Amino acid sequence: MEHDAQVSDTADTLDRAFMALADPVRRAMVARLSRGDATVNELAEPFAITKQAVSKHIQVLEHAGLVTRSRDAQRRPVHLDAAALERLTAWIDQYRLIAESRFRQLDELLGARIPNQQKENTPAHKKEESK
Amino acid sequence: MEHDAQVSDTADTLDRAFMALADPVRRAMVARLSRGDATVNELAEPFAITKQAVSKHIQVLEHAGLVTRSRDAQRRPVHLDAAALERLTAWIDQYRLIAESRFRQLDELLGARIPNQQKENTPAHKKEESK
DNA sequence: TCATTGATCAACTGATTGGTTGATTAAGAG
DNA sequence: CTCTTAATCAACCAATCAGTTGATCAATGA
Repeated sequence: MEHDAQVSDTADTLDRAFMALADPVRRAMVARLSRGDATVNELAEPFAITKQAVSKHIQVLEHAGLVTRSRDAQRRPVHLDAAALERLTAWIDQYRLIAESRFRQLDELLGARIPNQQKENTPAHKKEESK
Repeated sequence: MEHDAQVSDTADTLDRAFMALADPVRRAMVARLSRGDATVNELAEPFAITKQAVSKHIQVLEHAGLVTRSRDAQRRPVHLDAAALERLTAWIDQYRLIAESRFRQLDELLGARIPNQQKENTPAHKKEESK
């Protein structure tokens, strides 16, 4: 009876993807998978956790759309989806570039002088006191 | 008495940053902050949650190094740190490019022919059967 | 068929998180 | 000093998550 779904429709995808990368074990798996497909057991080796836990981590990555899986006899090789990673960087860069361009504008406005400004109280940003 | 810290030293930073972006509310805040600094109250407006919850979200972003805060009378404007965002894309791109280059190599190896390969059992990746 | 290997399912526990309400600090304005 | 505004602190609750153990499924080989 809480949290109405007004945030977005595609939010879930980003949610799961960023959440998946928020774990050092899963990031290490991504790093390893970037070098080539691997099985659950291969991915489990570097860690001191059970195979079940590794399987769960991989499921998280899979549910986030970051990896896919195929079948090779008993093995289920995990494959990294580079396109999914690109979607993440695209989201981040979108806002990073906006922020940087704003900073650049401010820079020009100050005449390319950058003193030791530590306490900028919204210099190039008109502050509205609506209330 | 669990999980030895063998994962990495800078893991914490990435942990917190990705975790911070794994929440739609915090992502919306990042999007808003890319347009300019804002206060807690301004950031709280679009959401149906209390100011305290918003304050916590901002603390998460701050602890992740994604935003900084200054002081302007009673207000504490939040400022987006574009460099922190860039560090995230740098991490992702690092492994994305490795995976893509691997895929490109495989592509050339197949003579630019891409049939309906669905079950690639590690084609350009020597698989060791140790046991 | 039976044993083995790779991987998952199910149930449980401990820790963490997202959210709330209520009280409190900090800075001005009267 | 008192009041208002901005924001945080503290305690608490419900839900989720990371990890475990134990049992089970699926594919292969004897």
